[in-house]
Amino acid sequence: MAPAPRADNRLPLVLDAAARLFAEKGYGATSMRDIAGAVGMLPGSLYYHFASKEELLVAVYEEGVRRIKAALAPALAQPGDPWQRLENACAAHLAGLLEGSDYGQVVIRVRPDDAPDVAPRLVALRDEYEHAFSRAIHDLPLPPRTDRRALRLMLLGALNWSQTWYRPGKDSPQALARRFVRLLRDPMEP
Amino acid sequence: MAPAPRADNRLPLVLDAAARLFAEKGYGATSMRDIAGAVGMLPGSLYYHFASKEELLVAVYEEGVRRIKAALAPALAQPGDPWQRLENACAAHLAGLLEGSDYGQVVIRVRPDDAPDVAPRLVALRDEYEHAFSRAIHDLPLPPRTDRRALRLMLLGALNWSQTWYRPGKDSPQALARRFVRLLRDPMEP
DNA sequence: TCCCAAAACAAACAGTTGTTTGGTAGGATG
DNA sequence: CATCCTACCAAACAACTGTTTGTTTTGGGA
Repeated sequence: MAPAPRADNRLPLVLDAAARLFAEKGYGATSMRDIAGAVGMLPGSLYYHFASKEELLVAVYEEGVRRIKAALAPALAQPGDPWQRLENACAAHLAGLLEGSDYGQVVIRVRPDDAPDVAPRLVALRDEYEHAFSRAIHDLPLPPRTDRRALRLMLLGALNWSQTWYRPGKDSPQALARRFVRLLRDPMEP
Repeated sequence: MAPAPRADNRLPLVLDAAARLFAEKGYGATSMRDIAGAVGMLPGSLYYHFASKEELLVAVYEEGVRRIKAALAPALAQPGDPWQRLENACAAHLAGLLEGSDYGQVVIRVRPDDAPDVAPRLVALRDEYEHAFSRAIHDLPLPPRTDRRALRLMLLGALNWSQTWYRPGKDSPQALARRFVRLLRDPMEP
């Protein structure tokens, strides 16, 4: 049977702090002392909860994927216009990526090979998430022989890269998603 | 007058090694000892050429931007169909980003805030480069009120993010550029 | 050939890194 | 109330980091 956790368990706080710091400064620039200090613990104490820094990253990654998928689910479930569904999915993705919880930002910001020992698991988590997007694109009414894979890679790349240039307050994720999907959908000939 | 450099100057070798390592492992994961070792020098000797690790990164960045711009120039200069010109520009960008010299990869891979003291200069170098792309997009014959800024951000994001998933041999930069531009240009209604 | 500056060596510095080890306070459980 | 194991503390470890300092080698112009 599973061992009962105690009420004063600060593990969630540790995860939150790690997510915040990883999202802000990146994986490499964040030390175990930074994380421990942020929750008032000593560095060594973290190793009661996680076997290594890389395992801690995996835990944050897992929670991150879980949250983005949860934020995406309602958008993907709604019936009606497939283009509208895609736009909402993009908006949800952007929201979690740009202004949402730190967990989501970590999944996009931190490269799997920053933690070589666990890189395959991180890649798998990313893929698991991107797969959800595939469905939204599969449902689009498109001309025959349209390269749906390229479409997914292009759209997802554009969304993810927005973390580089996005500044809060100037654009909302909603408006951004709208603009991007429009550029794809509307005919470009004048 | 400028002091004459000597023939046995290994500075270019240092830059090449730094570019290679930064592109492969990232800035943070590459130590000065790694770079020095790659050219058979001692760590301290690097400080004859560069005041700091961050300044070394700036030098690589500068060379990277110089090369990408050079690769882009012929594509932008050629007359004829603006869409074709854009496609060629994308192909040139992708080539330098995915299979070209390590310098170009560094510009995309290494985040400016990895080196806080010189971050503004790195951002300026990036902007300087992206500006070249703006012209190619400005020349496109588009419907009125098309959001050209969003188009640039979307396309450039899609291209840059390709560094994440691209595997040599499966797609060529040329083919990729063609596919991306087509997705934008061709009407999506079936 | 002489000489100087360019270019690199040799060795250390102080600080930080992830991690380990042994001990211990205190909620939960009987 | 006695016990047990969770959850942490305290302190250190060895390795590695970017950087500095003083010294030596070496190529090229006079």
